[in-house]
Amino acid sequence: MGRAPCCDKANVKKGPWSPEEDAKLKSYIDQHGTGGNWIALPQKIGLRRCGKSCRLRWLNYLRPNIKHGEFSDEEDNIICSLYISIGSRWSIIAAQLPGRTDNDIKNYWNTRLKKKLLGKQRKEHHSRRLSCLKQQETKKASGTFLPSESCNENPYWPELPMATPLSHPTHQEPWVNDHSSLRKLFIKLGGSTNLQCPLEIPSTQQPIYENSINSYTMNCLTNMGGSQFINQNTQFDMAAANRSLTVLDEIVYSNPQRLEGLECFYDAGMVNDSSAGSSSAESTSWGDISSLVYPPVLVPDFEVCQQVMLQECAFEQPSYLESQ
DNA sequence: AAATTAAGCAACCGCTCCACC
DNA sequence: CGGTGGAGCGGTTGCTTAATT
Repeated sequence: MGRAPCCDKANVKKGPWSPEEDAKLKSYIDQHGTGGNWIALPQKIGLRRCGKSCRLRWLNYLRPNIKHGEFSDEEDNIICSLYISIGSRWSIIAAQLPGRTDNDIKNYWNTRLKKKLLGKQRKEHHSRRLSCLKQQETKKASGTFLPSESCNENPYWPELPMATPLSHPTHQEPWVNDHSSLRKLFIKLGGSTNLQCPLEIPSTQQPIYENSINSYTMNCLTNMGGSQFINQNTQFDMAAANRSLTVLDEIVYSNPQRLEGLECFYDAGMVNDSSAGSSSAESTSWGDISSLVYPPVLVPDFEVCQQVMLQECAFEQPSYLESQ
């Protein structure tokens, strides 16, 4: 026996909402609120809709201050950075973009942003490979070609561009407005609630701040124990890891200047960096977790990420590395 | 002009989480 | 502590519209 359905499936209307239905729902919620019970709401209004459907319609369309239309470059960047940091946690990503809904962002990512980035990466990789092959042919013709010089066949592991400087946004910018979601997310991902991360970063110590962000990010990744790549059967989820690396790679090539921070990242040490930011005693607070999802400086070098993931992998599944 | 294909988006489905009893 | 049910989330579907043949 399965679970009882949330509504009478035979008697509820499906499909697009009519303007009348929208008006009914909106005017009721405007006057009375949701009452904390979406299931009961359609009956109260006299709508032949499932409560879940009402909730979705309200959240994605009728709610005030919903922004429709084109995404800005800044929004693109935020989405990309957050996707790399936390994956497809659309609700958390949406929390960083006022007026955008998780559904909207999800659709935008799946239908446009992903293609945009992939297209750019493929194009660049293709031209790099062409020029590499040309050089190879020239060397072969002149008899100076060495087999070790052959072009990289793997589209997902190309050489990295040089890091270039990029200005940071200020620490005051409201990237994060849902700390509890993030906290939940960390716990969900297997992270400890006692993260050993620098959280309080004095505004007078900007250089330390830059270091802190990167070491903090890596600390958090480490605290997660790489658990996001371990599936329910405690097997390493190569597909998940590959996906993250591929996307990271896409971002790196679509926006090379974002590699900025790499040097200070190395300086700060990859993990367990005690010199960056504040002491671990301060780190139990979740008051300022902004650096975790701070978009522009968050995108680390993909080789470093690869390294970290492999380390995590070796820690979680020592046999995995041996088998490679 | 009609048929076909692709893209975009709204909505649904099924699952997990979590508060409450 | 376990069961229950509503809320919320992410993946997927399918309809509509635009572009192409």
